Amino acid sequence: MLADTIAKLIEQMLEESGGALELQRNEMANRLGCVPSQISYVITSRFTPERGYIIESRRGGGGCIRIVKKQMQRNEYLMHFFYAIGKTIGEREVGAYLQNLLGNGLVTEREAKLMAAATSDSALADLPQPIRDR
Amino acid sequence: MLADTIAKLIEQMLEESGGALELQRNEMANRLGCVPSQISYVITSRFTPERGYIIESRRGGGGCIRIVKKQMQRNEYLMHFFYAIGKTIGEREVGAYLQNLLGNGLVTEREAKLMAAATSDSALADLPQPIRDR
DNA sequence: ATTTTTTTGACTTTATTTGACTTTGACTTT
DNA sequence: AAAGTCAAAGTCAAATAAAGTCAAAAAAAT
Repeated sequence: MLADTIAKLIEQMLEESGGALELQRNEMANRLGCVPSQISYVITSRFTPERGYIIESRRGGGGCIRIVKKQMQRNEYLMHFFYAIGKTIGEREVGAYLQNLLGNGLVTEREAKLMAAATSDSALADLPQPIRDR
Repeated sequence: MLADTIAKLIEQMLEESGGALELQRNEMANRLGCVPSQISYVITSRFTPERGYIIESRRGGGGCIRIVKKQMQRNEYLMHFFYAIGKTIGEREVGAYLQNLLGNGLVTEREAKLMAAATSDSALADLPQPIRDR
């Protein structure tokens, strides 16, 4: 059944992207050789809010559909983060983690910027590199 | 998508110029290889008053478009803060400043907590006291 | 046999891109 | 000073590129 194939594909893509992804309906329909509204159907029938998904979209040129899987409980998710980060982290890594948090709707853009600023090398310019990372 | 590229460019320029900038429509269109009205489109669709931007322009020879992101009161206020804080600050003082920012509606409670956590002695427990304060 | 789910396609709405044409302002010439 | 010239920016509508909606037909499940 087509719908299931598409659903599995999307799930897999979500997995790979860590829970948040953007896709183009027409492009995807084309790749799978189905009509575009089939993609819409799968999304509205399977990736519903009740099952923990958030859908946003934009029409017009360059439009796309955004699917976000609301992650585990915050605490669990954050635990995962703390574990992954360890005692030391560089500016570039921070950026990646913040993108992830932002993409998953756990922080607002303003909050992400705040944290990026707080941990930036330039904010900590007074201190030598290894201490900044700590 | 062209419109987004241009919007990002303008945002970046605004950032660099501290919130106010003048650009030449034709010159910019030329640099980006697009028609001039594309610039107009981006400005009217993205840099609207509702989103806090002020647009002015002058036609004719040497004309230009002026984009201002309004937030002057805020910026002045923050400038004041930066001066007051200096190079070093202790945990108790941080708390006082945050109360102040929160009281003036410049940050949300969540954001204040975030900053308090980030600057707390316990978050920086790895580092010796004088470095924490820096 | 009936009900539910899936598939399809026609039509709608929204966003972007482009270009032709209009208006405005600074500068130059009469 | 008035008129003319040219270099901007403004306006608007057509063309194009997406995604959304909805209902009929087909398939699957009960």
